[in-house]
Amino acid sequence: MKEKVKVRDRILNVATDLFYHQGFNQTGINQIIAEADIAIGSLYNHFPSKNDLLLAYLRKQEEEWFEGLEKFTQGISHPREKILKFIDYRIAQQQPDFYGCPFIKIIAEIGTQDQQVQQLVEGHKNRQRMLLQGLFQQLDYDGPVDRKLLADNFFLMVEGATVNATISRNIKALEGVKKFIRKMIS
Amino acid sequence: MKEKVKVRDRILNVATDLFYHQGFNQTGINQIIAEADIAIGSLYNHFPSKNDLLLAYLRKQEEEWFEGLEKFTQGISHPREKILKFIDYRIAQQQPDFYGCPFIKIIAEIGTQDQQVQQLVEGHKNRQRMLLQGLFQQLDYDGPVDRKLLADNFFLMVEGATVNATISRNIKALEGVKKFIRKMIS
DNA sequence: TTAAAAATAGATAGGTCTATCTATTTTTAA
DNA sequence: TTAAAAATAGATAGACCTATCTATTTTTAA
Repeated sequence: MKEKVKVRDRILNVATDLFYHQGFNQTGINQIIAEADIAIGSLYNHFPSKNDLLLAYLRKQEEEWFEGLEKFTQGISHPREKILKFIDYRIAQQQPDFYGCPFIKIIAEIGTQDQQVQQLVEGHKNRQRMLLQGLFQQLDYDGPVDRKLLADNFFLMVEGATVNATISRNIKALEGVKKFIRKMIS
Repeated sequence: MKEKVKVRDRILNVATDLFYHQGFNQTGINQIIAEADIAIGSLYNHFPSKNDLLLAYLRKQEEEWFEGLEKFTQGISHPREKILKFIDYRIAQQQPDFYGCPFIKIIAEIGTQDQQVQQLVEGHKNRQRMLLQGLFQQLDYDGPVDRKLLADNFFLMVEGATVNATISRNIKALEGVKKFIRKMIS
């Protein structure tokens, strides 16, 4: 028999979907409680304010992002392949809806005033960057720029290409990054 | 004697500042008319809806962006210097407030549903990309990747670094791009 | 079994928003 | 000078928003 989804999870799941797809400010409490089919009192029991719900949403995204990458690259040992697979992961994330990166979106929407949000987003991006620096360090590479600089700029290319996918609604830029980096590290 | 600023311009100037710094959805009509010191009827005479005001804002940003680049790079003839100056321009745009790219922000905030907005933003980004492709074509360059691919990925690095400047509130990533591309095209 | 905890429905406060309308005054051009 | 155009103040419709509150029912554990 199926386990009933707990109220807190129902709230967070619905909020995640709505914050991501229609934006934080576009999403009202009333819509969340209606779609999650829970009482407004329950929502404010679990999350004292809409902002607390936002923080829970971002923490959930952070956790799932790296879990997802882990699963996506599992079994691959060569750093070169892992780097290329990193792009594939970002491509897979964008398809089929091209809604962009939830962390970039929230900063664009509410700015960096809220320190908790700012630190969560900056932390998430730095964690990605560090992971890539590690992979590039393991590479058997002898090119015109050092590994760390290459890693950092590879990260930036992928960021730019992800933004571009959202704007243009296609993955051409991400494919271009893959082509570029393949040439650089082969 | 000083020319009085026309009502339409006062509206657009105030809307530009507010849309950019506090977001489109965070900015109410009432705040715009208060800060522009005009009547609400005047606003709706010049702009039939808030969305029309948004479109005017984006068209103004587009125009000023390329005018600003023109001014910033005037007198420079070597494509290599122009490419490096392109990064300096983006650095200058971000300082001292790090509010990011207005085009990326609006897509993150309202998505790509509105076709006019989507096309304006996509057009703006493509125009930048084409300009860079032209500069890289003129380059005396012999590297591991072809000029077009390098130009496209340089554009993406700058995009990523601009987003990163917004998130981290510093220009380290943009400086890193400059260092990287200098090594690539020297 | 029973007491505490969790969830419910539903009203409401107090504020926001975009857009429209009327009636009046000021500015612009012919 | 005068008629049309532009700008004004200010009210208002009708919808939305977050958060709080009461009173009741359901669920959970000891």
